[in-house]
Amino acid sequence: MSYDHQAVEKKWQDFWKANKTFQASDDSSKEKYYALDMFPYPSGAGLHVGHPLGYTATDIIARKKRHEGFEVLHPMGWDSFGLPAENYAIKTNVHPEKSTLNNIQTFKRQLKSLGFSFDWSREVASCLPDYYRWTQWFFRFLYEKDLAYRKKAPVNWCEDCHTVLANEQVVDGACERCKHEVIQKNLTQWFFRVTDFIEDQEGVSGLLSGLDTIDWPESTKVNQRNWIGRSEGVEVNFEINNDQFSVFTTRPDTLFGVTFFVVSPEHPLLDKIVTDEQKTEVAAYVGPAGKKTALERSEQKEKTGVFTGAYAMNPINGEEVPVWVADYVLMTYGTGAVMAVPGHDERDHLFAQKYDLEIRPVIEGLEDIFQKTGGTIINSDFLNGLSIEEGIQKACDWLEEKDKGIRRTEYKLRDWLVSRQRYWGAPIPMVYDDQGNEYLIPDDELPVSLPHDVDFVPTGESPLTHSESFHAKEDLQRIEEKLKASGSLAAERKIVRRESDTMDTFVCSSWYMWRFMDPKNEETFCDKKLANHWGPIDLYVGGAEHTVLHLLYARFFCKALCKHGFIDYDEPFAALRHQGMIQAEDGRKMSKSLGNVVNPDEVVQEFGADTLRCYEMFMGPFHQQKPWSTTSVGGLRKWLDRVAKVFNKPQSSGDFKHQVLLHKTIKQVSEQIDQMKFNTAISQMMILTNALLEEDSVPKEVLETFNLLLSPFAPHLAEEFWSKLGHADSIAYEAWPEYDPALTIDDTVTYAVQVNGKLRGDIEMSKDASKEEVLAAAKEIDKVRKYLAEGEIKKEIFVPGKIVGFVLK
RNA sequence: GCCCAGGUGGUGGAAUCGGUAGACACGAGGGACUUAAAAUCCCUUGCCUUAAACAGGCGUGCGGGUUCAAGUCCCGCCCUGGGCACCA
Repeated sequence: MSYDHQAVEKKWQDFWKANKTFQASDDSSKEKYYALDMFPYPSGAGLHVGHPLGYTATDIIARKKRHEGFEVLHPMGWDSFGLPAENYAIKTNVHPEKSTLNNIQTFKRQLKSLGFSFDWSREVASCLPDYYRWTQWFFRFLYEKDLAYRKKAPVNWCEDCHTVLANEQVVDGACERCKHEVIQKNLTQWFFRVTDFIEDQEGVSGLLSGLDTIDWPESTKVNQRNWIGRSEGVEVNFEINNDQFSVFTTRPDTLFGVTFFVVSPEHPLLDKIVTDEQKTEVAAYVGPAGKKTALERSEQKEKTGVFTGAYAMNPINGEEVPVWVADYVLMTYGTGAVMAVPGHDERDHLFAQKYDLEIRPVIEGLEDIFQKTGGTIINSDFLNGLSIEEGIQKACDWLEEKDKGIRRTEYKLRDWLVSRQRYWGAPIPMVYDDQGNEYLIPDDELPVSLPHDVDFVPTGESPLTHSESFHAKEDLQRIEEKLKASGSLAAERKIVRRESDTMDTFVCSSWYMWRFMDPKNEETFCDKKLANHWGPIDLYVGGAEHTVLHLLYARFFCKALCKHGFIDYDEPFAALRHQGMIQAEDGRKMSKSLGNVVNPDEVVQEFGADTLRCYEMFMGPFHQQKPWSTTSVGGLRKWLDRVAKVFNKPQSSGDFKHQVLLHKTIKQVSEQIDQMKFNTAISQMMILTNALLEEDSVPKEVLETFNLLLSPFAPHLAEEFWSKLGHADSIAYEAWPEYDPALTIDDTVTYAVQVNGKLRGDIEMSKDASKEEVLAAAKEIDKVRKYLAEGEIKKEIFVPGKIVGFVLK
């Protein structure tokens, strides 16, 4: 009875391949629809059951859109640069290219076995030269538009491995490989000017306001806003000796509550203000503080600091307050110095308590002295009696008028550091002359290829530094000549080396959605017409772990392209959804070390791809995390076997008993796919299946309709049934069924009957029955009559189609 | 600490313009078929009282409240998961 899933699935996968069923056409007259999955990193572990969750969802929607007459672009590719391949190479000496291409083959085989309707002719891999050539083009583009620049910045450095580490490789302040302490070291690094796009520009919405125009989960938007961290405030000038020390504050209303002043240990003017008596103590504090990583500093709860001996003059009242140095003040935010208001700031409060500094309240009537609204200002001269909001305005006006401060907006977001001292990434297309000046490599010299003669053992420098072929004399000479010919390099200068750092892999994944629109183009990353035709992406699906970085960077690329006329839209993803994580059966995270990983290959082999797809959609709400259950997978296979039984029944003509159920099912499945409520869509089809199984025969039209509803979920089986129903073509482009609203309503409805809010019976009535008829009938129910006899009816309740109720006195 | 989700049977979950809580599955128990097992089919399955009920009561994290009626709305808590974390 059970169908042969291996034969059926192979047959249709071969058919789709041979017929190019899912190839998207660039010049179709149909309306376009672009459904995109976040392209995976092809790890050595192979596909995880979490991958097909998102891919099945987009596949269902892509397939339904084809049925609805859209031209659908549904591509897949590989985010294939990255650290794991390189670490694997250090350990085993297998070249990253080899292991990565192997992994891609495995991933591709696994994805194909699941029957996704990807247009494989558009496959891209970010580690291949014909892709990263354009990643390098983007670097050039950003540099030319002054959106890429070089400056010194601290990096994570492991003294033991002699290498730079990515943030992910720093675990609890130590190197993940050798557990040695990680320190901060200053290197010259490349940055992208993401902060340029925070606010709106002419014709391009900002990273903040653009969020208001797109259909994304609210929590993701909140995360992005928090990450950008916009604060409006004022920069206030304090005077120390005769130097200006400005601070940024959002609370100028508390200026009269300032009792001390704090500078960061890295503050450039610190040395200048420290008095001779305090020099030793300050030096003893600043030395170790500087070595701490950002992580360590943020994890330390105890506030520490030392007095510098200096005093700062508060501009609002001329008061001299002591200046301290403390590492709770960050050099990377604001000005690296703060005015301390221990009466109303939690950190300043803790610090003042510890070092016995004055705590002076300037707002009364607050439940919690740290709250930011309510209360009335006191002890503050001309601000007395005002609310916090009024006080902020008045203090700002006063400061600006007296030229002692200026209103300013501060952000947490920093520019994006894209340099990586790593091998397995896209080389940065720059060269340097004998004086260290930087030059863009001419476009006709791209791609800058990754060389193979590279030693992976960490030496403390980027692996590419010591590649002879990478720095081949003839190449540098040729580049030098071209640069001189174009006038960008002075005649007396010589090009001596290439940039040896590679780009953060997030750069590669910030623009891949455009390459899918025009994957073979050798003139540009994507033809403008095609970019405007297919974009923006109608539906983007991926894990919630990427809510901040990837999505923010991709938005930045989109805005840069839009500003400079490469595309006509300023948000890349019109709609975004996240899939929930699939946990192991025991409710823990699936991981190799816990030994609880489920391999999709085994599920496909035992139950079939259609079963796996349906199971993952049936598990629960799409966006919610949920545990895997292999026994439940079998339940979905049982359902598909039952569906097969329905399709094997004799076909009838004439009356069909379940017309209403059929139309209800069309309605529900259609609506619920659109809302990504796949679990209830499947329940509804199960209900239909159970009803049809009881019939001796089923009309052919009913089977065809059911088959169409099923096809996005179980495409192999649907193709098989479709051909059994006598069709030669694929079902993929058959019109989606419509329902008749009149046929989704039953002729009779069951009314619940309540007495004093308690259920006392139910009654079957015609759907058109009047209030009076239903109430009269309800009163005739024995049990209801019994309860009604206990008192007098005070109120009668009638909810059409649902409930009648009696309230007794 | 802050922000965002979410707490419903043995399990995954359904139902949120307030209107019969537990759809649909999994698991479990019983039965049919079979030499037997698997598969398949049929029945039962929230908890308590009861021999049983088409008898009554209790039930959506906890405590209050609004209402004829609350998983759903309001107030106050508890717990779990995720994200951010000294951002002045």
